[in-house]
Amino acid sequence: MPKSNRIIFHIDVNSAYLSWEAVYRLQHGSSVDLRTIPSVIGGDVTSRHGIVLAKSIPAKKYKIQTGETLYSARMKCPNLVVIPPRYYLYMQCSNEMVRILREYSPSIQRYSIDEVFMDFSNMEPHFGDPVKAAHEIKDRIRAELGFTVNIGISTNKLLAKMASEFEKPDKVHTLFPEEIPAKLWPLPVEELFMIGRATAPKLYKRGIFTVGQLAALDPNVLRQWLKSYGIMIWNFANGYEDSPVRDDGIPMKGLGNSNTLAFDVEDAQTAHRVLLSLTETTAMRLRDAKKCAGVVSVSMTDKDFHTYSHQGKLDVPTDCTDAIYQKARELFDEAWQGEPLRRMGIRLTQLCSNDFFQLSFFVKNTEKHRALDAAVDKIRLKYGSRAIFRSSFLYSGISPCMGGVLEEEDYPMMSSIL
DNA sequence: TCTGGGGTCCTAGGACCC
DNA sequence: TCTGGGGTCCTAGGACCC
Repeated sequence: MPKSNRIIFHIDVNSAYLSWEAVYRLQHGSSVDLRTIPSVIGGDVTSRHGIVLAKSIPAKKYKIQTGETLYSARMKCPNLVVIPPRYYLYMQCSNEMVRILREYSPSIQRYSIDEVFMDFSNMEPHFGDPVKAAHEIKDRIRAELGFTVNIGISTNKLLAKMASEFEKPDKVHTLFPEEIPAKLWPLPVEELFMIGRATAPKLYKRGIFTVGQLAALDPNVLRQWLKSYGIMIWNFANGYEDSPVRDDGIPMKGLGNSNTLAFDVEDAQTAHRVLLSLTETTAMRLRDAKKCAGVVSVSMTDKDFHTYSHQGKLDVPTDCTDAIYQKARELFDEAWQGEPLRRMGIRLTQLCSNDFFQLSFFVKNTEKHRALDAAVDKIRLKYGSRAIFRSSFLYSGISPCMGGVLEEEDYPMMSSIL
């Protein structure tokens, strides 16, 4: 595929969660459009999930930022409307958008729930000029689904993504290579993809404040300073990037669940129950993906927000809830220092196919465990995650299946490799 | 009760082998 | 018995993304 004349679109939903919630409510009889008042999607403060997940444009005018605490957001705007998130609804909205996009190209990569890359190369004969086609797509999404998107157009994914970040909402922008000096280089350096809150201050200290200044540096100096990361950001600052639009789905490397608890965990028994709860949802997702895991890792965040983790290999890759839980508990007991924990997590990596299960001879009662897991999964899928649970969760105050959205399908998530 | 949850990738250091 | 060096695997932690 000749990459020099590729045409790539990046489609980005404006204030995704908030827009989707607003549309849903309008369609279900609400008279207010959340997008027109100071409002945010945010978690439940009493269970310590109190941060802003998405904000309306009027809320932005109060300087409310994504990720800040609801406490702080309400200080800035006392009559702020706060709506709890409904991830399953957002997933459906995302799917509807992708359904429209597929009419314009078979080559589509879902980068996250609200961002999509589309390869529009060689599509001009069918849909005309890319800018005109992008307007058509954007207007169709607004007319048919009720929410707005920005579309960025360029010759690679990086530039298309940067272009979609320009003026919002409901806009189409181009950022072709010849437009880089005028449109990309004047931007503050922290707006470049992959420059976050740790790297930006380092660059400031060296007098680098714009993308253009970064682009003008000697890449060898950056390599010495920041290793391969230095080369990557220098390439990005110059608009160099050539990864394909991955329409085949990116193989999953790992999966996990973690949860901030409503109260600090201070005893091992409670910690073990939390771990089991997290394992139930994670292992079910693993089985749903038809994978086995070779490595289990547990993570802990103490009340002062210090996070640490401990991982270990399973003797045999498995998808069995009990086997994973046994390992997780062992790892936890080795690592936990006894301090109060605010948050716990489990993550499974080293995934392999569960097709053969050829190593099962070494594990006792494998068939029974697999049959049990399968039966429980079936009941939970049909009747919900609370339809069946272990008796140890009764009166424990701990949810038997923590994290995850059970009805939600797994799809490839974003990665730093575009 | 002021700070979520899902990911990927890279690096450094230690163990171990040849 | 002194001093190497390369390669791979494993683990913990930290960077980034949405």
